[in-house]
Amino acid sequence: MSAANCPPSVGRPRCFDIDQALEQALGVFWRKGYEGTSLTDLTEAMGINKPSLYAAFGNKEQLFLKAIELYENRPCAFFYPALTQPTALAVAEFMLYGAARSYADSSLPQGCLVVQGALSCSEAAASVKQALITRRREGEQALFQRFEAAQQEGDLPADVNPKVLARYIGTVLQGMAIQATHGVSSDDLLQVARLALSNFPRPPEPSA
Amino acid sequence: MSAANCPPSVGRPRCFDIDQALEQALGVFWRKGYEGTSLTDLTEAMGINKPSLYAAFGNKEQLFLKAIELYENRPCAFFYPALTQPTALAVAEFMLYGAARSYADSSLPQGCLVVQGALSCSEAAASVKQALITRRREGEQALFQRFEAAQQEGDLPADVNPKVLARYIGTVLQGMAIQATHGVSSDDLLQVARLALSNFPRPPEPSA
DNA sequence: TTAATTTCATACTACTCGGTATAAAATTCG
DNA sequence: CGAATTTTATACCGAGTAGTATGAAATTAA
Repeated sequence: MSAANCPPSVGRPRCFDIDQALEQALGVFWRKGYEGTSLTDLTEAMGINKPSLYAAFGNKEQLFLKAIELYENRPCAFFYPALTQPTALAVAEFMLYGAARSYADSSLPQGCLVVQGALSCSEAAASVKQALITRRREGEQALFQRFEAAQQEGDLPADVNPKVLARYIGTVLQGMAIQATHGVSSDDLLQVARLALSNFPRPPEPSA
Repeated sequence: MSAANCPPSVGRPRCFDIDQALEQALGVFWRKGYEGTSLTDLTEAMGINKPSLYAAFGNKEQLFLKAIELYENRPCAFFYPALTQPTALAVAEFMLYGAARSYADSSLPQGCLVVQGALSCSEAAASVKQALITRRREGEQALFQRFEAAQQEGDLPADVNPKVLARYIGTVLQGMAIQATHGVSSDDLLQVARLALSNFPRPPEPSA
């Protein structure tokens, strides 16, 4: 999408790769959070100077939102794809195991940008904080609907509350993000994920 | 302790209650985090001006650390006391149920100061971030040791890994803190806590 | 070659940040 | 009373913040 913003045929050509610059910005925001990141941090990491940043991305907040989009499509690409797994249990496994790998991937910043990007902040960043809250809640809502559908298919017992189950999975995911910021390894997070899934409701036996 | 700092018998007496001021500072830090809180935020909430703050508390970082101490002794007073519960399950229940009540207490800021006080920040606040990480890990370590003792008492099955179990409980606690910042109620958090505890290992039946 | 257009690098703005110097105000001690 | 001491309020400091004005550089179109 960002590459589809056709460059103007006239005028001095841009000296940097806009997608690559966004990737660098993502890394800085991920490590330091929205307010912890200064424009100097950004321009140094992106290898450009401020007017170029503003021309290409608008301002700091818009750059952050674009970084979030990139984050959800790449490092965090385990969440929404998980919903297409065939069973409720497979969905939950795909999510928690993916989170264990991604949150503690040693080649990336630790944790989850959507969790730690703006958890506490000044009033100046309230809209960014709210945007992240909305994204987290939307993810949980999508998971709830997936579990609801699973229940109607008979893939989850009738006495299970799909809302509570989705909130539980979301809670574990977010907790795992915090754990990753402690330096906990992917293997250790996997053990937590397995334990968290050990009570996942199994589909009722078909009355043969 | 803070009241025990005997005031000097000579000189102009202090015009504000130092404990009450610390309590106000705690509230601001809790809502905005360490870096999201400005000295203006603090002095306004505490009802004092900057030189009084510095004379009484040192600087912003020392004030934050004192606020953390107060936080752990009062709003977050469910964690360490839980360790004295008689069984491993009772310990875990005490913690998760206490967190559900505390993190979403509508008369207090939402979530957990130790989780959200400095999750992501600039290099300038790295020491504060580290202090909170240390506190979270220490809590988990204490829980691990409690579970280890429980296992030796026969209160947990031998095939349980107490380290993983403690990390799991810690993960759920931290996830619940995030959930609380979404506005999730204590009742809803309690349901999550109950689900999280439904697979808690029971002590083996004594071979009668 | 020249005009138009876009990006580049530098320098700048207004503001906020954490922290402090200074001196007046309020108290105790002699 | 007056000297010593501590806290008060105000005004200030240098540094860093997000964001921009400006003019040179680099390109295309005429």
